[in-house]
Amino acid sequence: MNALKLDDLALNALGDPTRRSIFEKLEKGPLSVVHIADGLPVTRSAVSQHLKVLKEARLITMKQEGTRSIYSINQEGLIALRNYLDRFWDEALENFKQLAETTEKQKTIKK
Amino acid sequence: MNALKLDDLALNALGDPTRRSIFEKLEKGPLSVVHIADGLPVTRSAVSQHLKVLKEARLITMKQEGTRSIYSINQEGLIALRNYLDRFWDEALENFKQLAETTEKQKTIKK
DNA sequence: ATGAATGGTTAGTTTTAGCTAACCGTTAGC
DNA sequence: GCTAACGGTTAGCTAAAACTAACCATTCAT
Repeated sequence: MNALKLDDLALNALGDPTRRSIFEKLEKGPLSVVHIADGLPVTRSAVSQHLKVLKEARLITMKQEGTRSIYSINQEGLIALRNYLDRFWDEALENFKQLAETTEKQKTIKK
Repeated sequence: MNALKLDDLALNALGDPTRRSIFEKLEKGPLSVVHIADGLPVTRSAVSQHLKVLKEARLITMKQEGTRSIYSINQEGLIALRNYLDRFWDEALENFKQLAETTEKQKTIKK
């Protein structure tokens, strides 16, 4: 049913600087919405919308505590991102090797 | 001199779906601009602009081969991204543990 | 020397997405 | 009951970013 892949959602979510700020605020531990919005240069409404995007990307979770909504970092989105990055690792290393060889070759050629 | 951090640039770069498509095309190996643009639903001009953003984020490198520009995946941006994600790993695991405990507790309570 | 291939840049348009303001529902405390 | 605190949603505006079209420079082949 979910047409979009999790890594797409996660990268899209962390592509926005305000959402990164929110996500990074949760680095130290769970927070309520008012605490998240505190200090940020946008309204609480904007924060709510960002939280929705982060939640759909499985980068955060929410648990209700009375009238408070407590948000925490979720490993599911993090795992998706890590797996995504790992796809490119071998290729990047190979390119690095080739670059090193080329540089070395040129160094030898240069009179 | 560089005011923006590398992980900010990288996350911003991969936040766009077209740039992700381009980046993923390089997964299998280096490509010239025309080969990258081939099959993509945008003009070569747009591709050029996206390549610039990816290059500035150190996610790709370029080497000139005559009239061709050959682009490859660069480990530098990947490392920056991996380090960024690692910051949140401990916190995410802790939240996961707490969630597991809470769920377990509620399971016991439920008559 | 001429033409074709490659690709970077810029101006200007269009689309997207982040934002505010206003509103509404729920819960907690008095 | 009433009120305050908390937070999710929607409509509409705005600013950012993606895109196209046009142009230019360079390299290679004939």
